Amino acid sequence: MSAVPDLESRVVDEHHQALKLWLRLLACTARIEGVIRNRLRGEFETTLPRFDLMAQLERHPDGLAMGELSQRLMVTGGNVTGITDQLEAEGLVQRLVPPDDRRSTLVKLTPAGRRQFRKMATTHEGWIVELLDGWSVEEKAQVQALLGILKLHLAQVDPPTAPVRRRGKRA
Amino acid sequence: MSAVPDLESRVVDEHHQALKLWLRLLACTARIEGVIRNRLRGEFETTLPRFDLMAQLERHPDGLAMGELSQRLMVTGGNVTGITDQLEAEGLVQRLVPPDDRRSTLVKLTPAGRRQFRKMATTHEGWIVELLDGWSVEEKAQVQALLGILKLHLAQVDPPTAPVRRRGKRA
DNA sequence: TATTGTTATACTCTATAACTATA
DNA sequence: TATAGTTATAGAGTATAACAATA
Repeated sequence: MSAVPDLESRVVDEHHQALKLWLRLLACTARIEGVIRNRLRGEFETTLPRFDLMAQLERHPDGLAMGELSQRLMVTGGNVTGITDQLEAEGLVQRLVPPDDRRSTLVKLTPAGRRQFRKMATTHEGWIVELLDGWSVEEKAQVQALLGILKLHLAQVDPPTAPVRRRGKRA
Repeated sequence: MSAVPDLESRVVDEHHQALKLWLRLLACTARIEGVIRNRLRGEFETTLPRFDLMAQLERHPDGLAMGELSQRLMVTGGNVTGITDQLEAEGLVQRLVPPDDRRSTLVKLTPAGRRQFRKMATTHEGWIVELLDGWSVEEKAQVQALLGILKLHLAQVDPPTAPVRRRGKRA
């Protein structure tokens, strides 16, 4: 047997390894995400995008502009408007117009929103601890490091971009 | 300082570790999934659920019943009907009624569907290899093993279930 | 003219529940 | 009465593009 078939079969095996790894990675992540979505819905009547938006605001107590939220959440402006509308109607966030640029809108958590988010965040963290408890502290650190490597690679392969805002009136 | 504050801060740190790990895991997976979705759409005008359904059929050349597809894909029957309708209209799958139970419907790939799926699967596998190329063969094996541990844990925590089919006429 | 945010629309994916046909 | 699949409906989440107000 020449080296060529070995080389080829090694390549095939490595492809197979990558695919199997991806399927397992996706399955584990999707399971955890599903549990989180269900529990957020069942216990707080909220959704992951709403939670994520509030999490951004909690990290920026002075408020964020709609456009900044759009970029950080990696979704288009229309979506941010919709989610913000819901949260505002429930009194969890407020919109403010900065005097220096009246085109803009700052979104902030209300005191009630902050209280609500902190309650949810604590519970949420408990869920994550529970769901990742299959890993020891050392294993968690290993995975964190390995994912760090992957993250760097992914940034090169196909840089993450929020959906692009087309402007102007051209077709 | 007593041992209690140390214990508490260790617990807090470990919670923080789990949360950071989850955020990174989610970010990496979501990025890869997003790339795959975009490319499936751009190059094959298809979607992940459609791809997944065809993948199931490719593994079961004799066909699968709608209910089996529903279980394997972890979605409700109505969804499977909808996706199958699309694929059937495009000539990629066919429905067959088994003579022994005419309530049932077997879904199979057509020859054209099989050709199309194989083309997509090869390209798809290449994308996965590319996206996971940040990891060496050894690192991939490590992650695979670590995810295996997590998978076992998750099965205990909150067993995965396909959406339950409610039957009968009770409210 | 450019930018910010909003609105209107459409599409995919999902679940629920009533319904039809068969068993 | 139970089961398999379909249909109808609803709702989340997303993107696109036209639009108004402001710069």
